[in-house]
Amino acid sequence: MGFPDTFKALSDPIRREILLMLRSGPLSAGEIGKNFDITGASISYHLSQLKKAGLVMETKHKNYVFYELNTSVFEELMLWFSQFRGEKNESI
Amino acid sequence: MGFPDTFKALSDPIRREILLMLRSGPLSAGEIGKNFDITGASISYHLSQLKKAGLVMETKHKNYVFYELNTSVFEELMLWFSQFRGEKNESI
DNA sequence: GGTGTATTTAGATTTTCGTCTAAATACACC
DNA sequence: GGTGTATTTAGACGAAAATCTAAATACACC
Repeated sequence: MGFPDTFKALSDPIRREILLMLRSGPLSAGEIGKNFDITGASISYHLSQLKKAGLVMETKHKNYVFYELNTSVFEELMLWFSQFRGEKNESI
Repeated sequence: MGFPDTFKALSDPIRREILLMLRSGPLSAGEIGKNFDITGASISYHLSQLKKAGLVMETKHKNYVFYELNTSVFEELMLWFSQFRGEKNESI
């Protein structure tokens, strides 16, 4: 947890792609993995990084593990970035 | 340039700290370096990463090199993150 | 032109990261 | 209980990142 882990997690293109996928709702590890040319073990590694960063949450059903976005962390990130905004456009 | 480089640049704690410093205005490479326990060469490396990512711009005066925030890239990042916002709080 | 200060570049080294294979774990369902 | 599917863990390995030292570059100023 903590910002260091969060930014680290966001630095990998595969992990960012996973986050984009999850916008439309929870997906199982296997469904996520179908979209990439890497092994399930590697997908599992990326998911663990995202979880450690607090960017996703997991829930287990049957022998599937579902992942979904944790939107509250994105709110915190937006807040962090807003520190750097110029004076104008404060209404975005 | 491009998002991959930008996120990569943000993944390092020293580089994030440099960005925070620059909020109050431009600083020379040397002034930035004073705040860290690493060599000037390493600071120069981090600054080059930030510049490659488009997060900072440099200007030269005398034999100093000043760095300052490039706020427009932060706007783009905010936009990227806004993809993940929940339905509520659309007015932040 | 020579000296001093600021910064970057080059090259080597250590650490961290992403990936793989193989094995382990966890369930479901018959 | 045994078999099959889904996922994670462990350990090894190559690639990439962060750091250092030493040398190079770029100015300023006398």
